[in-house]
Amino acid sequence: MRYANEILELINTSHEHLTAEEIFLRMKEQYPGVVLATIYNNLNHLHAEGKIRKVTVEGHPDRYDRATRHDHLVCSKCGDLTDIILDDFTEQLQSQIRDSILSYDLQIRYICPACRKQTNQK
Amino acid sequence: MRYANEILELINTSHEHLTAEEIFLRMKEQYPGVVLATIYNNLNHLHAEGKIRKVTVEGHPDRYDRATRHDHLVCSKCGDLTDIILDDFTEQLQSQIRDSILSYDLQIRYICPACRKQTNQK
DNA sequence: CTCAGAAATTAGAATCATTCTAATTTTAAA
DNA sequence: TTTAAAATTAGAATGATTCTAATTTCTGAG
Repeated sequence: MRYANEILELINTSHEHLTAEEIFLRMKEQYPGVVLATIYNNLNHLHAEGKIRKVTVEGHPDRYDRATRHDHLVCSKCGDLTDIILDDFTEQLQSQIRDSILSYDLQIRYICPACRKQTNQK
Repeated sequence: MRYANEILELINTSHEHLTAEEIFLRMKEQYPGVVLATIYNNLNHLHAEGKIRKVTVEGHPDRYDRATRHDHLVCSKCGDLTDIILDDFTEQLQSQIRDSILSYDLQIRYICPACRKQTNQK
């Protein structure tokens, strides 16, 4: 995986939630020959190793994120994603569930500040 | 929306989590002329009205679900979805978040009983 | 070093889910 | 009725992602 480290670095330092396409475009600046399929291969690999997270929100392409535990605020208007560190619910959930939990994904729907502004000023 | 009521009925009574394709196949038995695009139109409509939920899990087509508040157990192996009614976290979340929450989506990853059996008996 | 096999990358076709467009049909209501 | 709006149909189009086959790069045993 020639590009895995660079891609991991990109995801870990960028505080956006990049799509495969966006990562591809940034990688292409440094490695003009690189191809989108390679980016997907690397991303799938990193994801399988648990080094990155994949965030799937309906109506949007998958985005990639740091592997650290955190939750997401998702704007219902524009789909914008914001990281948010809430209390870890694992124990609380586990106490209510028979089977053992691997992890969980919490997406909180709201209207992001930018969209709220737009709507209000109508 | 000629089919909206039937589709809503289907989703509300079936305790599976049907995909658009599956709903289409069932509807076709009763209405042989119906077309997949119409099913999507009806589903999008019902979803926009808040009468059904759409469940998006990475690597799987969207599935449709009753609108009642509940969470999901998602099998990390096969993607199988199971409804689970946990305590409502809204207040707990709201107390930690500045912006106002519309709703949230909690997917809990685990290995479903069927997959667990498969793995163990190796 | 060097060669063989394994792993990764490339190019581009293929796939799958979903949406879109345009034409037609149905519905509703005046 | 007639007319306009809404829904449906047929099938093309889109977008994201995966797949296939050919090529390149890497690795490590000799």
